[in-house]
Amino acid sequence: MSTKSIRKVLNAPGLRVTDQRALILKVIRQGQGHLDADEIYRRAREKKSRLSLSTVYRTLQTLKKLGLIEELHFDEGHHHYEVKPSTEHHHLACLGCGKIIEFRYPLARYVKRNVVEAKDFDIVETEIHMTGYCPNCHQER
Amino acid sequence: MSTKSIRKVLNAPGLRVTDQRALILKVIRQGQGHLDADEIYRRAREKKSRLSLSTVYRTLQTLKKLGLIEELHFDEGHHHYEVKPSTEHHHLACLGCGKIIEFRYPLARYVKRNVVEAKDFDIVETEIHMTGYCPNCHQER
DNA sequence: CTCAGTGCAAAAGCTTTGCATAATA
DNA sequence: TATTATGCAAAGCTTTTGCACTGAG
Repeated sequence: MSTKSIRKVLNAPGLRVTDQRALILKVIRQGQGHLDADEIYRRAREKKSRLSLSTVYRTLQTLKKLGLIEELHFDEGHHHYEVKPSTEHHHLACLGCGKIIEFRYPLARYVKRNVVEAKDFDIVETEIHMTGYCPNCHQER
Repeated sequence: MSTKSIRKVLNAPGLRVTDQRALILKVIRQGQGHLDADEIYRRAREKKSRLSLSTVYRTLQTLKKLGLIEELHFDEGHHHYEVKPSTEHHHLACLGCGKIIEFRYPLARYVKRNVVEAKDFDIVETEIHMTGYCPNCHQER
């Protein structure tokens, strides 16, 4: 992502483009999804020494709300962040009326992290099929 | 789970069956997976007023290690717990050698929690198919 | 010039740990 | 009786917040 497009993306109404935000987003992007807030803070500070950890946290919240990054929850007391991949969306189908709900879920990241044998797996495709009954059809049964 | 079987399960080598542990496990079991540590603590204290929060935390660690409960990580600053469901296991297949890795992942719980439209869905089945290349086959390509 | 964003420090959650006491096997 | 588990209080981490100052638009 070029600086220009970072500026574009951050330039939402009421938002301001600051060095800190552009830098933090760049660090996350280069971090391949393996970074927690503190690591992002440390890496960003190598470029800009007068940066505070609270700015990192506030920026993470902002980027998350903008839908630019994804917050991952592992078995730890803190969170990890990655830029949102564009693919990997799945669906949930109603066995009653056929309605299909599409949803995103970064499953591959979790499986690589949580399944020991999958750690070094090069995952090509992920398909999730869930079925069940939507609230309407559930009532009618 | 009867008190008897709780005793049996907790009766691993080096472990002792205490009122606290049996009570905490019972509370989790009745909680349908919606409980965090603090809620478990509050409910358990209704039965046994002299119970400490640290005992709850230590017991959760113990039960987790024993494989009796599952720790769920939502988009929050704390964890939730549920008794481990026996089903819902999935697989990851290597496109190179056909090796299949089975794994467990409580996806349904996460989807119900994270996908707004799925909140009131009665999920019947969850199938995950992942494909990719295992470390060996990945090298050979 | 105005108001969103920042740095700093302090506070707030959640979870873990040290230690003396209590309870299990 | 020998350890393991508990309660209490204190400490540890991660994350959030208040406030005065800075800087983008």
